Amino acid sequence: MFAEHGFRAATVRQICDRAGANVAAINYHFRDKETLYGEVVRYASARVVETYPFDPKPKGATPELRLRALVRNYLMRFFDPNLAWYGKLICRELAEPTDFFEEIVESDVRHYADQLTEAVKEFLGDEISSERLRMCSNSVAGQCLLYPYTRLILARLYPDDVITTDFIDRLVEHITQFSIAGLRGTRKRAAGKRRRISRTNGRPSASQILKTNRSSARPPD
Amino acid sequence: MFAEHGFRAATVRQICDRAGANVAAINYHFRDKETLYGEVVRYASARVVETYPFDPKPKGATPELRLRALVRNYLMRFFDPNLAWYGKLICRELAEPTDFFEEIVESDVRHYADQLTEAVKEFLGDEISSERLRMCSNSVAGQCLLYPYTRLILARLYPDDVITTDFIDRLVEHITQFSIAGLRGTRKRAAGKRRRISRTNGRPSASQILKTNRSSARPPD
DNA sequence: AGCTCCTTCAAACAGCCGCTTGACTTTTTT
DNA sequence: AAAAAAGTCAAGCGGCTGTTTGAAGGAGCT
Repeated sequence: MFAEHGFRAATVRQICDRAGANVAAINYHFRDKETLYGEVVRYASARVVETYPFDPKPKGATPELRLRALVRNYLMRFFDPNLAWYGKLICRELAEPTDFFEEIVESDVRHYADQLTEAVKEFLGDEISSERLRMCSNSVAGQCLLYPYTRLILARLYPDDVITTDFIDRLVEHITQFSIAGLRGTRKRAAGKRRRISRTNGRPSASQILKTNRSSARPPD
Repeated sequence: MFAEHGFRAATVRQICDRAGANVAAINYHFRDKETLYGEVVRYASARVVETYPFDPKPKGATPELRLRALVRNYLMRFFDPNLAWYGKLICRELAEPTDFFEEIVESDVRHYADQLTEAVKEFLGDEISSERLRMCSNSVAGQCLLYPYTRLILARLYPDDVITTDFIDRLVEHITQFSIAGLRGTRKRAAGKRRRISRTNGRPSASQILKTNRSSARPPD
């Protein structure tokens, strides 16, 4: 229910109805709705990590095999039918974190991100700047996460597309090859990189922080 | 309020408080909360498209310039301080569509996607298969959308990173170069592509549809 | 001035929300 | 078998939700 409707929209009455239990059961077995949600989130995260571990091909594998395995994990995490609702729940937390999100990031997301960064580093070498490394790692992650995140949009844009196991296979292959080519291109370019000159004839313009919190740039009243 | 808290969580009382209006004003000027939200969504979408049009460099530009301009638009749509709340609202709709989302997809998202596909096609040639074209286009879009989508996650993973105009500049450059290298790599590979053989000695295994709706694969009771 | 039309307002409405209560049944322990 | 603990249940609580009401204000007109 939480995965399908979100924390707020999933009511304790609906949850208990589906579970065949009385509404008071939630407050008896768990303290309240929020604590129950916390347990669900923790359980979901554990099952996902259990089935798709952080580093599926740690030792003795070529960089390409490691990257491919990581890409497959990133995707299967969200499309494995047995873990579909887990994936949706995590996805919901990624898009709109609750109080339990910090916990998920630290115990789950960060490990995935680190493993991906490590795998990417094997293509770029150790001298790469941390910013560029992160951008590259994000480029791979973004390609994977687009599909679960914008699932409903893609379904509407391309109604005929159905996600099958074969499609996932082809997608893993595409993202892996696209990324490897991208990484190699980036490495080459980073080596012979020229200093970018801002438009105001030579003098670099002041960098402006782009705030996105509520204090800035409200809609017109 | 809708952008910050979502449709459900933003209450009419909060909205009217901030607007300095009476709660009945919503039902007088608009019919109800949902209609108001529809107007807001439509307005937000219009402002975004107005400021960052679908195809910023349509004619007489090299493929690279077109792609770079599109990438910049994809990012600025969500990080422009003047349009930050617009971006969040659209982002929220992308992650969890309401009844008004179909309208947004058809009047907004689809055009962006089509323009990106067109720009990508210039790198791949016309003989490319529609699936591969879509995958490539999605690879570019995914790299851009990761940043607004997982804004809060990235902020937690890398607390020191601050998004500045300079960072956006470098990011646009990275995604453009990464994508071009990826596209060229894909083109090369697509030309000399070998038929993939499934593991079950030669005979292709049956492709399984991965359903992600509620009817399949529920959590344990 | 009187009149009409548009707009604002405090108050209240019905409905759903998470949560609690106290009586009841079932299971476990002594 | 008696006592204690654990679990279930219908009913109801206060609080918040979107929406409605009927009265009051105010600008522009003849």
